[in-house]
Order: sequence, then structure tokens, then C-alpha cells
Amino acid sequence: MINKNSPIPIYYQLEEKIKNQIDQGDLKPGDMLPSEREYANTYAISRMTVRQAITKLVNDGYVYRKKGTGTFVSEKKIEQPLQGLTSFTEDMKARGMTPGNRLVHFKVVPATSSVANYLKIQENDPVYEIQRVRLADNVPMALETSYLPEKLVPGVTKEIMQSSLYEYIEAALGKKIKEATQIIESSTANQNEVELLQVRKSSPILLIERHTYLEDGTPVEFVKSAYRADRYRFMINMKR
Amino acid sequence: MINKNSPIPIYYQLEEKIKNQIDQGDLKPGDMLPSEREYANTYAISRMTVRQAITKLVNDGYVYRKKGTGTFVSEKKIEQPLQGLTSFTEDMKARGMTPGNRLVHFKVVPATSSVANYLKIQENDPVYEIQRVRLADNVPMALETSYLPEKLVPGVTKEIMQSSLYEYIEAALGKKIKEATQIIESSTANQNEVELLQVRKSSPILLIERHTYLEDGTPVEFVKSAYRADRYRFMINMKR
DNA sequence: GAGTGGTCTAGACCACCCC
DNA sequence: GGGTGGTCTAGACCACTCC
Repeated sequence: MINKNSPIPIYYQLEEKIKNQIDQGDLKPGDMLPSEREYANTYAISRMTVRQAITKLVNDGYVYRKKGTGTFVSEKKIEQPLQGLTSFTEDMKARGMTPGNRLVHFKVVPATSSVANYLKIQENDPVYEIQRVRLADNVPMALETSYLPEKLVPGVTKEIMQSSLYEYIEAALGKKIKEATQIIESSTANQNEVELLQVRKSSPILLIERHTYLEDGTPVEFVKSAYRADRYRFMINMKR
Repeated sequence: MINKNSPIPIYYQLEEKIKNQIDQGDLKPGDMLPSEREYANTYAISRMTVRQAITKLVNDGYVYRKKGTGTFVSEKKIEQPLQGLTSFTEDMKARGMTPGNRLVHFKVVPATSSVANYLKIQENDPVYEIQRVRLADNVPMALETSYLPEKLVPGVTKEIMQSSLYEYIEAALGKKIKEATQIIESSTANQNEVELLQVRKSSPILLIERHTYLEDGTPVEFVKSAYRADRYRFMINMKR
């Protein structure tokens, strides 16, 4: 089950193996895992390698350790939020809906002072400004306006925005996206949102502002989204 | 600087040391850290111990590794959200405001089916129901209703709720809080909220529902909060 | 006392990056 | 080629838990 000659690291093989056993119910919530020394003996690997695998599972919330006692499978949560930073597309798919887009505009404009500030570029530096209505099962779900610095992310096209922007940044440009900070506010629909989202005047709206960063901390994207409150709830998990 | 005879783990001492150097500007964003081997030689410790310290800093976003090149200090983010799960009190302090409370009611009631479902207990099992107006600089900020299973968290008093519930659970009851799932929605103020939060009818409200879990995954708290949208924005950081 | 996780060592070989 | 991080070993001693 563990291939020591594989180019896939041993700790990762073991991690996936245990994760599968949990997902498939071979290891149930509350069950104690074999001890680290037992795994080490079973697969003839070092205990440090076993620990590397289990530490990852602990960080991801699959299992927890009790000093002097053992390692146990965690209970499942009532509602399972998405893990980590996801795109609208991934988010909607996870909610069992079909994502769609309607492009409102796509242009290169000089950065306003506030956009320049968020993207840490000079005022009037060129930025892509892309506004889209995001659809779920063909019903408007959110109005999204994205800003991307042209120097950092050149060659963005409508087609790329239709498929996966993050994949383009990571695969085609070779830049790794690390994280995003999101600011979430409650508001009511303005005239523009009333029209594009097809909601009544003053309907509740969930405003989400996203600042996305590369691995070295460079801002790569600034997005303002207005979600219909009647169709969207934001769900996250936070560790203590 | 590193004390090998201290009961404080070496990796933790090194982690704090590097963190301090970053906070105090001795290591600036973009700077390369000394290599792992260099740290190991300098402090006469094993490279694996150095890696344990740096891995933690990577996970917390302070530094990032580049294969074959080195480890570097991350850029600071534009707006720094709180790290991890925090209480209202901690949150307000971090925002530079003075937190306060006004108790609306404190009672033990039989769990409704929805509360029982969230807390994974039987319907009609006794639960604490605590409703408070949360103040920031003496102005109403949120209306918060908490439910706690009496069997799991016995001995809760008004005084404990005034100080720190999480500390009581962790210190007095010896249970570790692991994480919380939060569901965030946009809404408008109902009559009760209009009165207690002193806002106009139909003002935008940020609804936050929090499900808190212990280390083994047992639900320990269920909280519904209504925040004034004019005074509160929710900020989080998500890793890819 | 036996078993568990927590910490730590002193090496090793690899792939990758830069010169 | 020399330096870097990524992976891995085969031990060790500790504190803690449970019986």
C-alpha cells in the first residue's frame, strides 16, 4: 500500500491513505488510529515520516492528538464549509449548482487611487477592470468587479476570465497564489445592483471585498462582489 | 539566545525569536532568512528542529519557502484580519474599541429541535440561553444569542459570561476549543433588533451564526449574532 | 510499567536554483 | 558546483495517561 520507490513522498501516500480510510468509514469519528510506532513498523518507515503525515491531518482537522493517549478521528461538523480559498465556480459547484457568467464589461483603465492603493501600484498604472454578473443555475447570484494589475498579470482575455483566472495565473504565468483577505459587509441594493441582479430596491446584499496575494505577498487581484442575500450565505471555518 | 536546558521547546524558542525579528523590522519583507543549515550551526541544534520552527512560521504566513533558493519574509497585507477564532471582546479590543455587555436574559430552557440538532443533543435537553447586547465604546454593536448544552458545560453563570466563556471552558472545565464554523448572511433589522440595537427600521444587519466545536468535534456552543452593518465589517484570511 | 505522543539528534540523498 | 529546501532514517529521552 506504501510504495517507497514512488516519486510521491511517503508521508503524502500515508496521509492520503488515512484520509481515505476516514472518508470511507473504515475509521469512524472517535476511533483511535494505530499508534505512530505501529504505522512505522507496519510500513517499515521512520516514525518521523509517520508524524509528518499525521501532523498534516491534524492541521486539516481530520484527526486530533491526545498526549499520552493516542490519535483519534474527529467528529464531522454539522455544516461543512469549503476548505481554503475558492473561486466562485468552485463554490457554486460545491453547492450543487451550475455556475455561469454574463460579462458586463472588460477593459484596461488607469488605476484610481483606491485601486492603486489596494494593489500596491502607482496611481494611473494600467489595470484590467472586469465586471461580470455571476449566475447560478442561470439566475443572477452576484455582481462582481475585478481589478488586476496589467504589469503583474499580462495577457488576460475574456476567454481566460470565462475559464479559470487562478489557473492562468498559476499555470501560464508561473505565479503561486497564497491567500486572500476578505471583508464582508451587509448592505442594500443600489440602482445598478437592482437592475443587474434582478432584485427589488433596497433588498439586502452581502458585499464581499477580496484582496488576493501571491506567495511573496504581492497583491494580484482586488475584487468587489455584491451577492443576493436571498440566495447566498458565506460559510467559513476558523481554528482557535 | 536559545536555551537548550529550558523546558520551553527549542523549536518554539527559535520560532518566537524569528517572529520577533520580523515584527521589529530586523528582518524586512522580502529579506532572505539564514538557511536552515546556518540556523542549525549557529545554535548547535538539529536541522529538523530548525525546520519545525520555520514550518510553523510558513503555516502562519510570516515567511515562505522557495525550493532551491531560500526562505523569505512575506510582505505585509494591506488590512490585517485577526488570526484564528476570536471572541467579541478580543475582536473589539483589536479594533481599538472598548467592549461592553448588556444582559437581556440568562436562563436554562429545553432545547428546541433546531438548537438540539446544532448541538447534537436530544430535543428538550436543558441548554443555557443567553441573550446579550454587545457594546463597543458604549454603543450597541450586536445582539447575540448563545446556546450551550448544560450537561457539557455545567456551572455557567452571568459572571462567567461577563468575563471570558472560552477561558472558563478551557481552564475550569479542561475542555479544548478547536474551531468554529461561521455562516454569514445579510439581512435587515427586525423589530427586536431595531429596539435593542437602536437602528432604524430595515437597516442592514450582518447575521453571523457560529457553531463552536471542541477538540474531539463535540459541538459546545451555538451563537446567533446580529451586527449593525454601519459599525461592523467581518474580516477573514483564507489560504489557497 | 507499558504505551502514547512531543521533542530532538546527526546524519543522508534528492531536486531545484543560480552562477 | 555549491547552496537551498524537501524528504527520510534510526535511533533517543521526555511527559503524560491509564491500568
